[in-house]
Amino acid sequence: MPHPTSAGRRLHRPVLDWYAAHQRDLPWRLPQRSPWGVLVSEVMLQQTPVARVLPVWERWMSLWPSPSDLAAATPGDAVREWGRLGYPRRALRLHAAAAAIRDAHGGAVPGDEATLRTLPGVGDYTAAAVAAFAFGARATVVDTNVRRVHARAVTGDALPAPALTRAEVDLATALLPDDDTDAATWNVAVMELGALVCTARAPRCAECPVAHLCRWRLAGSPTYDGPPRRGQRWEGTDRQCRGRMVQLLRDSPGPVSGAQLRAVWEDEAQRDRCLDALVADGLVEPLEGDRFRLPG
DNA sequence: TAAGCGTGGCT
DNA sequence: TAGCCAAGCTT
Repeated sequence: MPHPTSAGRRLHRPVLDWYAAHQRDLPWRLPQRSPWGVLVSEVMLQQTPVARVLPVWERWMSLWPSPSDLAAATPGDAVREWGRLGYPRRALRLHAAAAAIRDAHGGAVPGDEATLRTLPGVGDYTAAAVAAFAFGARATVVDTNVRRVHARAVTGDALPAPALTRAEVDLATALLPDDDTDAATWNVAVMELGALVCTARAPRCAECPVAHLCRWRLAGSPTYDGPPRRGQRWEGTDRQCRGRMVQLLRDSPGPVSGAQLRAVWEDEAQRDRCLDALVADGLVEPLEGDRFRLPG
């Protein structure tokens, strides 16, 4: 069997050509977009579909076209504009990142992965993505789409394991084209292929440019046989409780009373625990006289 | 390392 | 229908 890397190199041209023909024209990919716009998009896209991000990104960028603009707003403003994207702590962290960019980086989004990685809410994936997409850097970008494409096309598995492994990162690094410009395009092209064609359920193999090379297909498209994925419960969870309280605050122009806040959840112990946690997280600010608001 | 953290669309 | 899933990060 050939080394995975040499097999992988045969994927380059078909995937790059497919991307040239089928890429979506997303606003954070336009030539005139700023590194800040890319960073905002990457944070918003963490666990959130493109369609839901689009309108929020547009408004966010019109309100706060630079990191310093966001840093000048309150954290509560950021949480309110975040709307229903979910995981509102991301809005808080993006606000904190903007302040760090203003205070420690002269107001300009840093271009190297290591510095990006120090920003709140920026992990390995987001640091690599911003370096690659905003600055054209040679970076190993591994998100859930990339993992799935590699798992199928190269490794021959239906789906990647629940958690990212070192082997996957090493494979992704080995698969990067030698040419820097091709490498930059490759990163976004593999992600796009995973998002549009090599999807988690019902992959569109008939439209795939590398179906003839895909080890998973060549093995007869076996079903996933890895460790079970832990499904997230929702009904009755702290997350649902927290979501209701933040939604009430978000939809209220000013502070709300403790009575209003408590009315969104029956279970008293759970409600109190969640409210305490929201305050500890900085998503809710307690005021005098049993009143609460988004952080000011 | 695994669990916690929102929200809504899709099958 | 009820899971499953979506450009992850933090602790």
